[in-house]
Amino acid sequence: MNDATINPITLMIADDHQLFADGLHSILSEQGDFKVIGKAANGKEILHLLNHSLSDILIIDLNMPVLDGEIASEKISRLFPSVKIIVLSMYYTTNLAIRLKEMGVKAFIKKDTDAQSLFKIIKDVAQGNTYFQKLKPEIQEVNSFDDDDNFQKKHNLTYRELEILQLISETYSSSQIADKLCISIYTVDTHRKNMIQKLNVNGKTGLIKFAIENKR
Amino acid sequence: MNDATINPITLMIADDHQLFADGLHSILSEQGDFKVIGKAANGKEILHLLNHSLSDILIIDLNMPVLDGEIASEKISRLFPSVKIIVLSMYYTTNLAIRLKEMGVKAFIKKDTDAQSLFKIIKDVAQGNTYFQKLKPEIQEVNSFDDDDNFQKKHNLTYRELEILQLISETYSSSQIADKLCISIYTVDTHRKNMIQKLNVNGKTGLIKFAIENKR
DNA sequence: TTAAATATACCGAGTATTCGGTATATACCT
DNA sequence: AGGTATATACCGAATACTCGGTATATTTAA
Repeated sequence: MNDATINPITLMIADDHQLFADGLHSILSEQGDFKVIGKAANGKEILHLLNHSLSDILIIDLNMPVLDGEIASEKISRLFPSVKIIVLSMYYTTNLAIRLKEMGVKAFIKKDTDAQSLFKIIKDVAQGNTYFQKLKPEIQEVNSFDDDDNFQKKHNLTYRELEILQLISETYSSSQIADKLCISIYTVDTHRKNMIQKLNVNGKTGLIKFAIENKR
Repeated sequence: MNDATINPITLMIADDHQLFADGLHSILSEQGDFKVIGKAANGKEILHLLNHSLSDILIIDLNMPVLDGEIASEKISRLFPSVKIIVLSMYYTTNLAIRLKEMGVKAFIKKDTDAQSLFKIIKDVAQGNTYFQKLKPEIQEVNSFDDDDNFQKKHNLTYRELEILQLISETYSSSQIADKLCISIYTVDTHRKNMIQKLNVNGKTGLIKFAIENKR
């Protein structure tokens, strides 16, 4: 199964960062065990590619335009259950890992993982294993805001509030956020209201400005 | 100078995403014109490497731990003026581009740039040129940056549109803007609609982000 | 045990925004 | 004259947001 001369593991790569995708393609191709058979720049495109031919493994980035990696992963897991999905992300949170695992993703790893580890994970996943990085509780709260602990304490925002603020600033509507986080729209609105009051800003515009001005 | 058999362009890569750095190393090494002579995972480490040996080109990511790419670039530009710096980032704003240019960075490009373009940029930079990426393909923009007076022409926004965009970003609602400018709310909405279409952004959030990111 | 923090959920009523379209008037240029 | 750009104005229908409130459940700490 993993003998290079007989049957390499086939892979597809979905990432809007072409340099990354090209680079990944290159280092994987240097390994005799792997064969990259497709690349896509967004969730929609990878769905289209998989409609035409399946790979053993799909390496997919979470942050992509048009159709993001999380939603795409869920669809792919449902539509193409033989394709084992490895999700790459700059961010790693327990909640996210749990979500991905539940939807059928086989591995979730950070983009700062080294190549040798990735090769091993790919082989493990191809053999039916899963890989979800273990995190210590005090470092699980990672998101795009700079120096998260201090940021949070300074402005008294909860983890959930930060998460929702991030999505708001990424132009998600409350109903989209509700769908994405599997909570009620009422809950989203309550978090928004709480943030507006805590931060003493004017509505959504104030929240967006706050998010941008305090983002790394 | 760029003849592979005689004198390849030497490069160093600074990026905390090892997969990315490894991938980039791999695709650059496939080109006979380039030779990667060092990799670092943070700003401090690249400073240390350059203290021992210089490269022609440094490719550096903005987002790095310990010492980030922007600060590191400024130091490197000062300490090692012969090293030509190419900054990679997920984000591209006019303000940031201006800052980087002023500190001596030779090129600033997005991570979703394709490999062939990167190769060309590296060669151009090695020959003494600079490269600052166009913001939107359909908008005519030369490589030099216009000052505030040309902001309007650059993005094809009318004076009135700019005026309204400014007020939106100051958290004024459409009805408040209509009152302030003594026009109908319908007119305000029409201007908003026109801007959203011109700038190809998502709703008010997109407008606000645009306004903030392009504010002097 | 109680209290606090957090997350979740809901309601009503009102305002705000979006987006498909429609249109006219003015100024300027070809 | 016709065409273009800009500013103004309007409509309908739908969705989105706001803000006053209500509430429960869970976890943790005092």
